[in-house]
Amino acid sequence: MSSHAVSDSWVERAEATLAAAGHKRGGARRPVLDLLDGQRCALTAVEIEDALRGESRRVSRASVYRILDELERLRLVQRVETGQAMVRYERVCGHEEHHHHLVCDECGLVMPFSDKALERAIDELSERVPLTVSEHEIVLHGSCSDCAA
Amino acid sequence: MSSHAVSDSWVERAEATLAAAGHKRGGARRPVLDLLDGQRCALTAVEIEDALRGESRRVSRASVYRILDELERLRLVQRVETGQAMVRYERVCGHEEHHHHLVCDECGLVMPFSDKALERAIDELSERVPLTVSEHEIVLHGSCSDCAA
DNA sequence: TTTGATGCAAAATGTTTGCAAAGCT
DNA sequence: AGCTTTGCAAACATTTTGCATCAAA
Repeated sequence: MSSHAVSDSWVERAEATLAAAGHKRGGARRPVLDLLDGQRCALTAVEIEDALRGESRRVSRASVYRILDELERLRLVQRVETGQAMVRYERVCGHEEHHHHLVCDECGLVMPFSDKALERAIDELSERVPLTVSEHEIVLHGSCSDCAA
Repeated sequence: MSSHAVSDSWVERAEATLAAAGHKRGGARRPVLDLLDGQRCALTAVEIEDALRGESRRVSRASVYRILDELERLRLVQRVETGQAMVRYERVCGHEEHHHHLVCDECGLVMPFSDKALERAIDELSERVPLTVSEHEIVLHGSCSDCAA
């Protein structure tokens, strides 16, 4: 609530964390960070590459993977496994924006959702489990309104 | 065959479902079913192939994948995505044995867990969501007791 | 100037597919 | 006989890596 104007931004936090981890800034990372920051849901590496080809500077797919890998290690992004061919990635942010995913197994649509009761159950559970829990992932599979019709 | 003695077994149910779906029995499927039935947690295709190489009849990896694919389509097995390289598969069974997974991101250990409150939250949630939910998957990531030490 | 970041192409990995032989019914 | 299932090997798709080059500190 205080004057966190700067660190409130995920991109700024990411830049700071990367710097603290001893990374120089390369020309590919910023566009990836900006793109991820503007997304409401998870993207695949190829989607990231394609999005950047038009928008800003072009970034090679290898770099996309390397950047995502490093961001994941630093817990700035999180993998989302939807049962589709490609893994998805999205930024990790505070409780407010924390969400999980609905996946339509017919058309591949991925939608975010969030639920307080579910989070509460997960949080309580996480304490009683033989694992020091750092993250959790919940995916609901089924048919979306269009496909079920 | 009015008794439940037969259909109580997952293998029997699987065989019946496969037959009803018009499948003939090939020599590879039964060993896979038996193996899956005896597992308490999810296996990868390669683990299945390796396990059968010793135990009973050898089954080619292609067949393992094809069988798993068909079983998944018939909702007899479920994929488990643990963020590791390979997808895991496990049989789908009744509420009693329904469980989810703890994954140690350091050593790769995968453990099952179950939680009533969590299931309740998921069930309620599933009704209110813009998706006809057929399955759900929950994975907690972290460090196991050994690795956290 | 030293070290990390990037792009390209090649490699590695997990999974799927084409095809001929074998097996069910 | 007519169909599915199987194994093998080749094909595929995604992800990772080697290396030369470029850029940041």
